[in-house]
Amino acid sequence: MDEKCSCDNCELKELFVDSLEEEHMEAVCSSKKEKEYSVGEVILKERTQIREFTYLKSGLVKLFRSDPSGSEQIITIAKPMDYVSLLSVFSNDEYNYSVTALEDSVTCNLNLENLRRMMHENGGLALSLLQKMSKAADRIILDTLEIRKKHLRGRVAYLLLYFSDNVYFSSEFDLPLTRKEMAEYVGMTTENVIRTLSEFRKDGILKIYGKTIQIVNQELLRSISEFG
Amino acid sequence: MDEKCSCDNCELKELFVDSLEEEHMEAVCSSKKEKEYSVGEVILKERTQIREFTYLKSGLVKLFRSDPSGSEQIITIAKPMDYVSLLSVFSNDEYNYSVTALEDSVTCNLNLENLRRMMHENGGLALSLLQKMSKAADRIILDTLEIRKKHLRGRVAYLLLYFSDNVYFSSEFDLPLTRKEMAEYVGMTTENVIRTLSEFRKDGILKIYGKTIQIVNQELLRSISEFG
DNA sequence: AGCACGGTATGATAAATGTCATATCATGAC
DNA sequence: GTCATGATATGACATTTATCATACCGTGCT
Repeated sequence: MDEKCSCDNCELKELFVDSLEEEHMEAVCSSKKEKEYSVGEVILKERTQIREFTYLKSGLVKLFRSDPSGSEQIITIAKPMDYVSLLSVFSNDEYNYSVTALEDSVTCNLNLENLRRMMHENGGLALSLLQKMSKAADRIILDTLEIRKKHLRGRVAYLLLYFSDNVYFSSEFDLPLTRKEMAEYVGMTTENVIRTLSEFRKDGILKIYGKTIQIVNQELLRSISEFG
Repeated sequence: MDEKCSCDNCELKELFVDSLEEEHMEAVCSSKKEKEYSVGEVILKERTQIREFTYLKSGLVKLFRSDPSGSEQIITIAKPMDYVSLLSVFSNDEYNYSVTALEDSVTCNLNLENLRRMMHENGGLALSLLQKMSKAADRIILDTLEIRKKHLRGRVAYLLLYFSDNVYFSSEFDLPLTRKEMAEYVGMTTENVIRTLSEFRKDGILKIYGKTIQIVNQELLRSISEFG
């Protein structure tokens, strides 16, 4: 990875621009660390000390919590600029959720103490971050409510449309989640996710080739998502 | 309500102390407006312009969303200092949820533009608010996940213990929610909330006199909350 | 090649939860 | 006081969802 301000091309820069003078921008830039992760790798681990502010530059990740019993609940799927370490960073000592890579991902990490200091000196920066975090938290909460009020078919439809509309921008894509993970996200059993997908296939709504999904009848899928 | 810094006794002051010099404190104080609401009154309405930063001084409120179809989902119950207008305030133009009073309540409202300006000038204040909001959002998200993974009995037990442990600090209290509202909060039907309460009564876990609940077997209720 | 393993798939069945009908009770409006 | 209304309550039943059993398939390992 190149040093000395690859930040120029980073989307996160928007956040700092207008908030930081050039000199500070340099400081952020030189103290940042980029890390690469391949599919399945752990990025953050719950009950672990928070030392850095981590955001996603590229890739796709899942945030989740695990039980003592070993089962997992997926809180949300985050794509770049969805602020990976949004939840506990500024209010907690430890992460209360884990993050792993669903696709090869690159994160950019800033020292938290430095960032905190900068925010302290620079209200504009603090305010921008507050806005971003507030938006991210909002999205998680509203999505969760949305999913909760649907039946199984509606939940699966909602999830497929999320990938199609917000992540891959295509009616055909490779699911980044296993059926089990889809279940952990929308709060149902793996078997029922599989069954529901099969139903959608039989109804001519989807074509399924393993992890590859092609949405054939988008209209119908949307109405299932909305009313199911 | 008395003018000229009743703020001296306000818990929110903690937030501003160490962040604001005396002169600014005066400014906050003089521009604030207190409002009183009785049970059932609407405090904030979804799809309405956000103009103020509202926090709860005393009382108890519910945050919820409504469908076009008229049904409601309760997002969380907030007591003083749980930051009523935490979700959308700094990231949205409109509220995306409503707030009504579950008990007689008093809010304190600050002009949002002023507050924003103050945060801009004063990073410490922005950082404190960020922390509070982050904590509040965290709590909502984790609570929701907690509730989602439980069966009906576990959900009702969890909710009763929430009131007992975090709101009324007593094993006997008056439920501030109707059975219907309890259902809207934990995601089940009204009938099943009622049935579950009746079961708890028959099992000797609770005594129920209308809205008054007395927890008799706390031990058992806790284990139902945890494992059910 | 052969094996082990986790993911996908499907059916049968059980359990959990929702729906509908009905009744009682408390409360406020008149 | 009477009435209407919404909240509480309970039972019978339908539907949804989970559980359990089983099978197949692909992938990585040896």
